[in-house]
Amino acid sequence: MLNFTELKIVHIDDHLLFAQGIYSLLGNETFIEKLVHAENFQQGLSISSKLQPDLILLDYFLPDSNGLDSLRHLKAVCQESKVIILTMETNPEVMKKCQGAGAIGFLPKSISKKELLDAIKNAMSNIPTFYFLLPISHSTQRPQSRLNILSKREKQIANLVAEGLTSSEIAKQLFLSDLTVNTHRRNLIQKLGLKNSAQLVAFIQNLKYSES
Amino acid sequence: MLNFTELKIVHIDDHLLFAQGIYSLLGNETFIEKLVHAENFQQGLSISSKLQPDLILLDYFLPDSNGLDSLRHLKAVCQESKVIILTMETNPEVMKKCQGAGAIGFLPKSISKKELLDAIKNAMSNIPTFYFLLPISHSTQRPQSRLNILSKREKQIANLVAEGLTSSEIAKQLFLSDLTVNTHRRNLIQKLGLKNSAQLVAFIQNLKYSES
DNA sequence: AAAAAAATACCTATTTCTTGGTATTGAACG
DNA sequence: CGTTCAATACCAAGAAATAGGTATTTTTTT
Repeated sequence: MLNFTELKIVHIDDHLLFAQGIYSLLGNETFIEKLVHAENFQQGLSISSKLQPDLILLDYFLPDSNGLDSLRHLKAVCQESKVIILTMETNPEVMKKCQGAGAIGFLPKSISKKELLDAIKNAMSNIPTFYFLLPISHSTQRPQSRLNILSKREKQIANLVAEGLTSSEIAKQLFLSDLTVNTHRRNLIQKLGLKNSAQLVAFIQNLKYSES
Repeated sequence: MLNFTELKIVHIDDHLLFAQGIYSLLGNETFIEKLVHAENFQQGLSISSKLQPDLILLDYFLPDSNGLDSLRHLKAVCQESKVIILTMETNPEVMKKCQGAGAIGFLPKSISKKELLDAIKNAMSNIPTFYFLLPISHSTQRPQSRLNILSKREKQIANLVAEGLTSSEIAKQLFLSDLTVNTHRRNLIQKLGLKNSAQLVAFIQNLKYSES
């Protein structure tokens, strides 16, 4: 009922070296049934439409199509497939547009294996994973760990939300106003690119396992 | 931040054989720092008050105290400790009283290792685990697996709730009335002994990992 | 065929969450 | 010594969830 089924994944990317990396990263994960690579959009589209994969990893910059169009075409042809965007350089605007166009994840190519696996697991539970990077001008910094965008207080509150406490219970426990807790909740959902508290709970619970 | 820390556990039970079983079951779990056994309530109380364990596994029938009083005394002395009740025979009334008195779990001694570990993990996330058994008169049946008390529809809806869909989104997706979905949600929370949807989400997410 | 369980749907009232804002304070950084 | 960020707190409106019911129709089980 609740297990990850064996996944069919299509990876569309013209960077063959990167594709090689993905393959060696994911190649011997047992939960993956099939991992197919396409080196341009046309090929990726036709493979995807035949295979109807569970997941598509899509490079945002392809020689024969731009990222947003690729995404829209793929979503049109494979409505059931989750799409995670991989990209070299990011800007928040592009990310938002991808979110709007139906991507369930948006990751820089500099992520670690664990981060990629997390994003895939999340995607399979319909939980979005959007990495919020610093604007390009500041991007000499290392890519931020997903949680470092959260402040201490926010982490604390996220955990209590994930235990099923209501805002006012959290407020009492931390000696805060309800309104403050509400603000933190709102910021949490917004920062993590989630939809509501239920997704926040799912996200936090997933983390518990992936971090250990 | 989010990992299971190394747990200190006290197990209070006069059945030495069962205690032995618990010990061999949990003894080499890496997330357990200390596992202490007490063979009566007095001993258990004094050990617990010194050790302030993360978790207390409490046999409901002890020679020197009744279950509910034991529970209350322990909660008074170790406010931070989670208490899971273990018992041979169960009735729903007793279970409810234990819930009211602050237990975070209530399990028959016939559970499997996996079920016990699940309950412990849940407890550490403040998620209750109450096994609803058939009334004693019917109890020749095997103890129900935790999920078998849920119908197909309920499982289906539980999964969608855990993905962060709202009731009306679920209704649309399954071609049901909102009201029906509401009823299922209510029954889910009630059947599983949970508090609200957030705990339902946490519970379902936890299951995903424990079942694989 | 009768009984039990599951799935469906409705009503009402209250609480909680969400979303749209704004604003003040103190700490940290350059 | 400003500027930015975190943390705090407030207002208001609307959506969603919760809790208390009841009730009808299928499906499953005995």
